[in-house]
Amino acid sequence: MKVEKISELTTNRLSIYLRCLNDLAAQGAKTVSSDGLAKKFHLNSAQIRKDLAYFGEFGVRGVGYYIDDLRKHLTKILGLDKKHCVGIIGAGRLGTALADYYGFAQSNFSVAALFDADQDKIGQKVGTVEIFDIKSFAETVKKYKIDVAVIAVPAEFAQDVLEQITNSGIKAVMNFAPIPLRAKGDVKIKNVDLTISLESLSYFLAKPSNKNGKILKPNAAKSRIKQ
Amino acid sequence: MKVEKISELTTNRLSIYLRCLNDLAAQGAKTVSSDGLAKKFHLNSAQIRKDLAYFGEFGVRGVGYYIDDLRKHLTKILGLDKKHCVGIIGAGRLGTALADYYGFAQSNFSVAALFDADQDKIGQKVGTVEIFDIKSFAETVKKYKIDVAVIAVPAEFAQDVLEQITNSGIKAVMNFAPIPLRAKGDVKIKNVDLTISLESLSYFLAKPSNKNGKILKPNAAKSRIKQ
DNA sequence: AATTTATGTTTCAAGTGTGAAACAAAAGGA
DNA sequence: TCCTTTTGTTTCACACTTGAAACATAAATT
Repeated sequence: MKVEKISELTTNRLSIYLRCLNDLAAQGAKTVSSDGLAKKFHLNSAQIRKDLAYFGEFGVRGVGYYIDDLRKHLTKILGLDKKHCVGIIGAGRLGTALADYYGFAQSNFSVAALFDADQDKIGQKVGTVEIFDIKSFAETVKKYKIDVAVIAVPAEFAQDVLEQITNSGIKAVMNFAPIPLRAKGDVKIKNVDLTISLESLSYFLAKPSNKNGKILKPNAAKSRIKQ
Repeated sequence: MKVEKISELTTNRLSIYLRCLNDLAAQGAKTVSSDGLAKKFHLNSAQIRKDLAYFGEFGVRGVGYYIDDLRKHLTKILGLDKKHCVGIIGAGRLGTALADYYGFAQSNFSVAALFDADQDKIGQKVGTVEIFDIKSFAETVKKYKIDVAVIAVPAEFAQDVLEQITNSGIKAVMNFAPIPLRAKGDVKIKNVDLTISLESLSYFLAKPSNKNGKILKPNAAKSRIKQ
């Protein structure tokens, strides 16, 4: 078992392994080998063993892994056995959609509050979640023991909002604003930039090497200036 | 100007550059140097120049970049000057939320149709977008000239849905199902796995090295089995 | 007891992305 | 005309991730 610092790519794969195991468990399987797992879900068996080895020895030589056992370990490693309270800043379309996004509940997160600056929205409810004045952010965070913040405001406000979040002592932030925010100190920020993803698809559809689509225009690559 | 294949990380940065330029343009700036851009938005000037150089010579030595000019070039490179039609498969919470997500409209995408298998939902409308029977997928795609698909169904159906999508000739797919789908042939898939992002935050909050939080339990790392 | 199976672990090569450094070339200003 | 600025371009070193290979070790089976 190693003690080096663990890459985020590794923990991301742990999430995937856990889902695969849930799948197998639902099908009634009791054990699985790294090879079996790899073949079934298009993974790499050596990598599975390596990833798991960062955290302990969970397998049994000659047998493989006891699925229920490994699920419990991964659940604990990923912290999915502990509840967290989420505050969503920005009660616009995205924010309100996220407020009753079932993915939060599926994981160990529950949405405790929405925040907005718009006086018309404050006091209203989205599902069971109340919209609070952003001015009362720090108090409300304390009151509801919010430890995860979701940024769902326009890009121009994101940096300010992040500052408020970090000032309130929250250490985990998910940012949906289309601007990459950098973590300061021991705060973890996950940027989920849908705009970049969309524009990445747009680029793919438009790029000259995309011969099969009818989108291709000759000389689209020659965007060179001659002045 | 190079002709090598271009990394997705590069085009992702182009998206970011474009937003920064839009920012500057809104502030009335006319030109900007790679250094100025880098300092203002915490980027790397050498990388900016390198990224842009893949696509042409857009700058003016001794001056920098003419902002409007570069915006036009980036818009064209990213294909943001061409409209695309989006079909969303899965009219659940996420699917319907995405149906009127303003981010689509902000980019060059417009949502043309939702699809679902639930007979109760078919025929209803979400905003201006109608929900169609998934059985009529191929026809509807043709009818509305849909060229981008969004998968917003539970994980267990995602692979089947992807097959239908590729069979219909669509080349660009955004997958929100919590299972990484692999692209076949010349189909581009962007996986947006919110579950992984959430569990990544969960891991961060739970991990033993996170000394400041009160979540820490001694020996949490020693999940080693002795049997 | 011997064999088989599959983990745990190390090592290595290959590929990729990043960022610094250096420099020629072009444009504008003094 | 000379100098300054800044791009365009190459080169290099560094870091990181992946995936293959090899092998000792442990458990189960025959």
